[in-house]
Amino acid sequence: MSASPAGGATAKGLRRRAEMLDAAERLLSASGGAQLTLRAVAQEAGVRLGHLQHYFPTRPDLLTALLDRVLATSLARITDRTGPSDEGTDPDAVVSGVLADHDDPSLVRLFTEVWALAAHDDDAAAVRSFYTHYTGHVADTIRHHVPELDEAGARARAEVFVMLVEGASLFRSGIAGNRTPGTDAVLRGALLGLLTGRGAT
Amino acid sequence: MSASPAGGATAKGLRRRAEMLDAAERLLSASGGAQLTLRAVAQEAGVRLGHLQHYFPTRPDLLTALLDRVLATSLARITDRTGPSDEGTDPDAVVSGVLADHDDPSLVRLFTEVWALAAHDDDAAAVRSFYTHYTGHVADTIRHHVPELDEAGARARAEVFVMLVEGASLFRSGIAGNRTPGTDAVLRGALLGLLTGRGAT
DNA sequence: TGTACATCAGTGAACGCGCGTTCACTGATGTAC
DNA sequence: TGTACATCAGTGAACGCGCGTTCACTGATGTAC
Repeated sequence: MSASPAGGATAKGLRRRAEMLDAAERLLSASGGAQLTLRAVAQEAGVRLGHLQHYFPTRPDLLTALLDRVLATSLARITDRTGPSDEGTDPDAVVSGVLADHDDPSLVRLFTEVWALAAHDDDAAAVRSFYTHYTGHVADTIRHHVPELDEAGARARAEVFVMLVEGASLFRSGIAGNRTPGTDAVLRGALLGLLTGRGAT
Repeated sequence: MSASPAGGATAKGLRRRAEMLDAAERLLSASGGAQLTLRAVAQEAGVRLGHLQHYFPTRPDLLTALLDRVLATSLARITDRTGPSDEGTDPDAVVSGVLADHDDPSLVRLFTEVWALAAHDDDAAAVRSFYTHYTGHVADTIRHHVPELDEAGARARAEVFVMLVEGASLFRSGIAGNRTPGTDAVLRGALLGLLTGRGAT
């Protein structure tokens, strides 16, 4: 899609590019989008401003590249978890794996920024595409465990599954209120129910 | 809490103050926090920059006041829906009412900004307090319909209820992927189940 | 009722600063012959 | 193997602009006597 607007033609260049995105990602999750200035990213990456701009000429270039990488990484992790296509995966393992991501607060903070970006910016399509693929993988897992469900039914359950996972991240990361001890059990039960069959429709 | 740092001593002043917060709220949900400059708010409200600063001397003053008002308004709506304390409320009506909020995309966009703020800013405590009260009201409703549940159990279910509602808002507002026709039925079923009793503890 | 004064609403201009962006430049690395 | 040249990595300084903030000010409104 992106025709590599500038930089990253050499092996060294690709490494530098990745380092700069690493720095931007650290700053975004630590301080939010408002603090993500080109100068701050350059300093965090240990390079000069002009050097950063050699790879990302404008701020939107940097933001789009960062968003693409964050979404691609997350989607790869999800694909891993739900197993290769429709091979069998333990539902408990899927639930545990998905919830384990919330133990990294910086990742959750990253996603609150992604949501805010998607609500206003031009990169909204990339975020929607990410969630379409996300729910698609979950729907595959559901169909494997509940074969009698049709595709639309599995997809509907998958969407509710993802809704609950994303909502849970707000609480588990401490952004929303404090969690009650029994919450995790109810949450896991609800997620497992959506994956393996119990419930309406 | 806030000892009214400046402005709003007269009836006219209180009205002006509210108008300025209205303008700020419109801009925040329309364009995001980065575009929320004092000059833009003043223009949107139809007043001069200095006039705005007579009521909100600094940008943090404006942001804190706006956040407090948004959370207070939302909490009042929730309190209305869950009924006066523990008087009976139709579970279907509670679910429908809560989901109806998602039909206002600007409100959902407002909350993605609130989450991003809470993840980084100093106003995180206000957001956590909001969700604590939110889940408290839902827990009261649950206990009314499932009297045999103890307080911790009701609270755990209430938290999962709110997780699902907040996650659903991302999809229903169009920030996350497109929704499948059957999703709403599954979502309502899951929310009703959490309110009225089915499912694990 | 009239006057004096304090308080509040609202104006206007200026400040220093950090921002994204532009641009001309130098040094390193790879490639063609 | 050596040389010439193109391409890429990285430097450095400057620009115009919008930002939050400060401050001295004027007009309106309420209050005390």
